[in-house]
Amino acid sequence: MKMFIQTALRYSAFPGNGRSSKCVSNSRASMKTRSKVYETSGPTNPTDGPNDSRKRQLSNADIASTESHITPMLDKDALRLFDGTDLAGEIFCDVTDFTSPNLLAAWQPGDWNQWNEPLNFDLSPLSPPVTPRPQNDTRPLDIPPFETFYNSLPSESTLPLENTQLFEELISGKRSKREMSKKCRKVYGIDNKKSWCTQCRWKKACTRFNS
DNA sequence: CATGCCGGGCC
DNA sequence: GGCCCGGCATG
Ligand SMILES: [Zn+2]
Repeated sequence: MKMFIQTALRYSAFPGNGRSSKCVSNSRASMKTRSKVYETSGPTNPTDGPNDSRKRQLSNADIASTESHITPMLDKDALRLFDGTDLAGEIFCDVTDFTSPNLLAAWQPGDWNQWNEPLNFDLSPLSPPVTPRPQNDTRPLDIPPFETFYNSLPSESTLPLENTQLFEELISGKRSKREMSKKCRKVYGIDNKKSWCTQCRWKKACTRFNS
């Protein structure tokens, strides 16, 4: 049974890893997840991606849960759908075998790649992580315990996910990122440079059009 | 080719 | 800090 999984991962890195808009590979992470699992009714040729929009939503109870091990990066556009602490990913997989070598993952819409790592997405609510520290170490932490940060996160994203055009584009895997991203330069034109935002004028990352 | 922007420079 | 630009990545 092939599944298309759209996930919004509430990402929280362990102390020392910091936070980044790009999740660093091999970094350990715990997360609260918000996931929608769809059963696709189309052909099971995974290289086509989940282009079939006829989807039936399944409950998380249908999915086995394990621990987590996170990887790569994210479409910057997709980040707009979530909080700064969220990550989004798309997984197209055979849920009967989460370690299958046939498993594909798309970290950019439509960009399907072979997944070689063991996939351990926890699709069920996680218990709060514990600040990692040596056993029998009774010295006080020099940082707030990780649980504090984790518990401060809402369990649901505050931003809408479904029924947005971007979400549908991400799900259908038909989205040209380049097209939709308009920054100051392209919007105002090269001769109206004075109306660009400052960062664009300095050839830095645009701050007016965040995406 | 155009766009976006990082790194690194200068003041 | 403000400001500028070479050069690279990407489409
Ligand atoms: Zn700008």
